[in-house]
Amino acid sequence: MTDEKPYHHGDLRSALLAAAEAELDARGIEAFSLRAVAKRAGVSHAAPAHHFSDANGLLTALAAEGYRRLLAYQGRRQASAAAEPAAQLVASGLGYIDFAMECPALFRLVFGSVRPDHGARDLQAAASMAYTHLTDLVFAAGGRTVADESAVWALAHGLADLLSAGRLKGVASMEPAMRDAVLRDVLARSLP
Amino acid sequence: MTDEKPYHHGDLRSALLAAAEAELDARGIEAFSLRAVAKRAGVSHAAPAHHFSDANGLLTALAAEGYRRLLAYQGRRQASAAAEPAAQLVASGLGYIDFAMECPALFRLVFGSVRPDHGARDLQAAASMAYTHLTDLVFAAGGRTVADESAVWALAHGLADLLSAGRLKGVASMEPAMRDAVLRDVLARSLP
DNA sequence: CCTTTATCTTGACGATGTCAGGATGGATGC
DNA sequence: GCATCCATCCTGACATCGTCAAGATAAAGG
Repeated sequence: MTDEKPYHHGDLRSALLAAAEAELDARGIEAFSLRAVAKRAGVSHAAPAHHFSDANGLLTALAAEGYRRLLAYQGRRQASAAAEPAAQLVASGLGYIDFAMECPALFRLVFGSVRPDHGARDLQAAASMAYTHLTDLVFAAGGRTVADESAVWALAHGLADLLSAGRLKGVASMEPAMRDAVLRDVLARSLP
Repeated sequence: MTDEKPYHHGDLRSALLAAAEAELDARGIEAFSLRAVAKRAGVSHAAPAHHFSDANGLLTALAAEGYRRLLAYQGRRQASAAAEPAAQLVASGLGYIDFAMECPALFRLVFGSVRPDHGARDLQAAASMAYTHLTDLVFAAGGRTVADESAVWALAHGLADLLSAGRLKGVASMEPAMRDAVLRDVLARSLP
């Protein structure tokens, strides 16, 4: 009510990132429109160019945020799990799945889109933090081979991807407690 | 040289499907352009409308072809594998991965895009054939629970998705024989 | 042979991403 | 206090996109 529309937004960069995520949630990555993001943030269609090189530049920054949020979801599950390495590994897998289910748009942006520049510095940094987190957990749980690492990641990722796409109706239709139990059972199979 | 450009194409529908797949291979689903497909097939930009309702209609038909090709890749691996159910299950997983590696554009269209109408009759039929093939194999190998089925699918799907996206460099950089051995080892973990 | 119908083309519309050029106003130097 | 600079934002334009309408072409069928 005080400031209707100041010429300078103040923190347009953050507002654009939030608007872009809302836009992704509403219309999906394949219908993503930079002009719609700008409209959502209340600025003109060319304003984003002053904060991001490209539409893909905006998506790159958002994908980095996606990796950080993935780690947050994993940490949340691990915090309420037993300290044994195997339990931590399973918990991080549940966090991976939580992220995919609760932020499906970000999940698909990070793992299913080539629009973010996956070679960009900040995105690569965020990605390697997530990757290091995985390899550390695998090592702590006794995994030593490429097969171990691949199995752990692929199983969690496959469950997350199929669930967020609605292709595992048998699991998705369960009540939360039962669903977690099944997922724990499955995730525990990744290490021999 | 004989027929330069007859007004009627003859089999434009098939030509458009082939051109669309080539376009997907070249530019990816996120840069897919119906006009580029038409140009590739040598027809005007509005010609596809007479054979497919939409751009998404074309992608729907192509996705159905994707499911059929997935089954073909699985069958190829199973044909050259032992008859025991467990070996057949692992072989079909390798075929799943073959499909993702050799037809990454189709793989992402089928499993990572919402542009195909996944409720369309022919696409749903093709999808359920692939799904039935999976459940039959799991049952034959002794799997009885939702967890068994989910584990088998998720592990194969996760490997396929991560490999086709270039995120499992440790596995992707191996020579074929070694790579298959590792993948067999991993896939065998899906059943308890 | 004439009509019908399927097939393809041309032209148009609104929407999109990006670029060029102009407007605004906070920040800096004096 | 004031003038200047420059980051920030807007307007307008362009090529390209998907889709629709209307006309052109040729194959099919009476």
